[in-house]
Amino acid sequence: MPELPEVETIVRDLRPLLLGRRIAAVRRASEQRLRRPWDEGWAALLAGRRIDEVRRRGKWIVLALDSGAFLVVHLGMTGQLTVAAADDPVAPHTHLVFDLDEPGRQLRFRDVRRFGSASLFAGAAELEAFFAANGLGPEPFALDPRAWREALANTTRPVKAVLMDQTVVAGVGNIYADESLFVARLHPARRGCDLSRAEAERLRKAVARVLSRAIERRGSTIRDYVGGSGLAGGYQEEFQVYGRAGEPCPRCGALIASRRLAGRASHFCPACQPAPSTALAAEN
DNA sequence: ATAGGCGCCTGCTGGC
DNA sequence: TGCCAGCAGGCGCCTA
Repeated sequence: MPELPEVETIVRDLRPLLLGRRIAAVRRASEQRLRRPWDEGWAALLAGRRIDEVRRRGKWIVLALDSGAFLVVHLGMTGQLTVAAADDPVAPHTHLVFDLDEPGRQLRFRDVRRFGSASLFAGAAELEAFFAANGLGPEPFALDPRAWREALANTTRPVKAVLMDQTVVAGVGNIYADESLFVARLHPARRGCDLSRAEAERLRKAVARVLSRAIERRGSTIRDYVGGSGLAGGYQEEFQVYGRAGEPCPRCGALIASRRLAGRASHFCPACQPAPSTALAAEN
């Protein structure tokens, strides 16, 4: 579900609620398997530990503990990580409950579809090794223009697939890929290697702009996304193409199209974002 | 080696 | 009204 702006919002919401707090106890609230299995031994390693840092890397949420270990959460499609009052009813599909030392407060991990995970890493080296093994790429705001251009130049994949490839740039998913391609006026099916230098740069800037604005609006709430304190996002009100098939393009009035590409629905303006063959003609 | 497709899950929507 | 296919903010594994 959540992409970078949603994860960033959750981290910003959770930070003041969790920093300096201790985890009193951890318990599983379901026996169901997550994408990465929860190790029963981790509860003992977490009990009594203080949360010293709450941060994000790509779509991963990282809690640094005073033991030097890291609790790392991925929300998959439907994950939620929220602080709640202990007497709030525990919603169905809640998998982990972390009691905080602040009386009556809990951190809860809920995930309907269970594509998400929560894992403990013993130290910084283990955490970095895990990210490296996943090939986690640079943050979009720190994306080197030349590295980005080369990543595109070296592949025949559709530019949309490159944008969503977490090893090239971390944090972009389906919504923000579509919105960024619209801002950059690039058709999602354009081959990476067919993009000009100017187009690659336009896209790099568009991604940063779209993500920044989405963070300002606390991300996008389509279905079940909520921030760390349960508040919804507002960027869905600013979608230009995502989920707007058949509606007029906000730039030129042509009807927004929707097509399956690299296994995902892609939304774009057929006029502002010329298809690969016509894009070639337009370049000449 | 690369790129596309499928499976993992549950729940909701829209069309019949 | 009811049912069922299709689809959903992600990602890892398999195969061609």
